[in-house]
Amino acid sequence: MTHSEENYLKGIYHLSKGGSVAVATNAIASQMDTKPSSVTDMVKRLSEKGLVDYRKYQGVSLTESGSRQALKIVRKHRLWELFLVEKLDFKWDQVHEIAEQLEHIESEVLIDRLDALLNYPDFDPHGDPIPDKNGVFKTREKKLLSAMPVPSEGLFVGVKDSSATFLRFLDKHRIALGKKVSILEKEEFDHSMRIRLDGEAFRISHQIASNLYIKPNAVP
Amino acid sequence: MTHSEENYLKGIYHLSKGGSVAVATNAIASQMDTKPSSVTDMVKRLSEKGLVDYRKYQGVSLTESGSRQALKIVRKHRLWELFLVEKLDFKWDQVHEIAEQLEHIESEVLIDRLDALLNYPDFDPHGDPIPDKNGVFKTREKKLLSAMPVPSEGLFVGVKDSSATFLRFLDKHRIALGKKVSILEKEEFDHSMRIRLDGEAFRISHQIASNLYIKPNAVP
DNA sequence: AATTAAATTTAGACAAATCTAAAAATTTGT
DNA sequence: ACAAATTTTTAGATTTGTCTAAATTTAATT
Repeated sequence: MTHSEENYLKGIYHLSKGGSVAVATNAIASQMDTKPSSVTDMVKRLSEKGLVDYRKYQGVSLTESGSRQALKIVRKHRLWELFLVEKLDFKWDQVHEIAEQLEHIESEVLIDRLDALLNYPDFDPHGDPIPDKNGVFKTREKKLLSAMPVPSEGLFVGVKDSSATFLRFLDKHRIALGKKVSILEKEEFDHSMRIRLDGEAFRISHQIASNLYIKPNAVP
Repeated sequence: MTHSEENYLKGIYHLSKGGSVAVATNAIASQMDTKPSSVTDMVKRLSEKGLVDYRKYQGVSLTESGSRQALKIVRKHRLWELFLVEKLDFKWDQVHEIAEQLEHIESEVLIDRLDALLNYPDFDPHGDPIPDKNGVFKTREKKLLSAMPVPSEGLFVGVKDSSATFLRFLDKHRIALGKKVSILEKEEFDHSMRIRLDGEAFRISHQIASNLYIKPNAVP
């Protein structure tokens, strides 16, 4: 498989949320930052290789085999991201581009060793789950902060938007994975919220709240 | 720079022994395991980019700029090889192919961090010197075992042939970097030698002896 | 020095991955 | 339901990197 094929598989995987949902040519084009005509070409190749199901004008979905491949790439990407943060002291906003390259390195053993070096981690630096060798990942309950009831509590466990700008915004406000969050108040008008984090209460916009994943505290 | 361009630069670098020596199209072709016509094409591109000096039928040499680039790739390759051995428990015969891919990852910071993680090493797992950030490498006296006087002593510090088969042969005979070697006898007829290693004396062929680098012990 | 041999380059073709512009199919709006 | 808008595909071109086969240049030999 070429790098480009791998990238397409990964893109389709993300758009179809890891599943067999059909995705549109245009959607793939914008995800991959390329033209629809290029997508059509590539999708035909992937189809010939049995990695996607494709019917003209009807969208694309991953086959079993395509899905397995995509998961491997996702696994590699996330393991490398964690490696960069854990072993090379990169910040969570600096790892994506490099992992984007590293994910294409071909070597099963290499990834297994990396996995071991990192102690078989379940989540990457952005809180996204890392599939294991068999493509299985740990799930955990998580809700968008914007969807949490008032009042309630939970743990900040992941980001929906993992763009460098958003991540740096979170750094600036000391919002980091693993911190405890209390939801104090929700504003009907603009859907902004008041939350407590590190003992300090403050207000965040709906835009922000709808990009933070919270693991709700179990309520007995 | 594309991967292919980088590979050619590295190939030319190795053939010209790191210098400005002109190398032949055929030599590059066999080094790169490709056809002479492909070399001509690529060499023209590299020449247009100012990375090599090229005059038709007269061979190719690296420019200052080409040499700098080549050294960067060599540095990356050797740092990654050492990383694989030191941090991921690979054997010295398993790292080349993977490093061949990793050397193309683009990120200055990544390499600097890797360098730091490995404590700014001077030599890779095969005893080859690792250029520092500025392209400078530590030199040390070394001689082919076949060129050592009788009797003499030294340290096994590197291999000339670093093919997996040769490295595994050395493993089998417990010949490992850093070990002390005593040269006991040289056979005029077939140039084979008797040496002592780990307290045990044995005979090795000229073929082997001319692929092992020894750092001779200082004689007062 | 002329001829043969070897090395090198050119010419033309091909696959991968992309693009633009035009054509075709599907979806939407009234 | 049919025209308009949108989406998708096709056709044809481009770049990179490679190849084979033929032509050219340089080197070697007698």
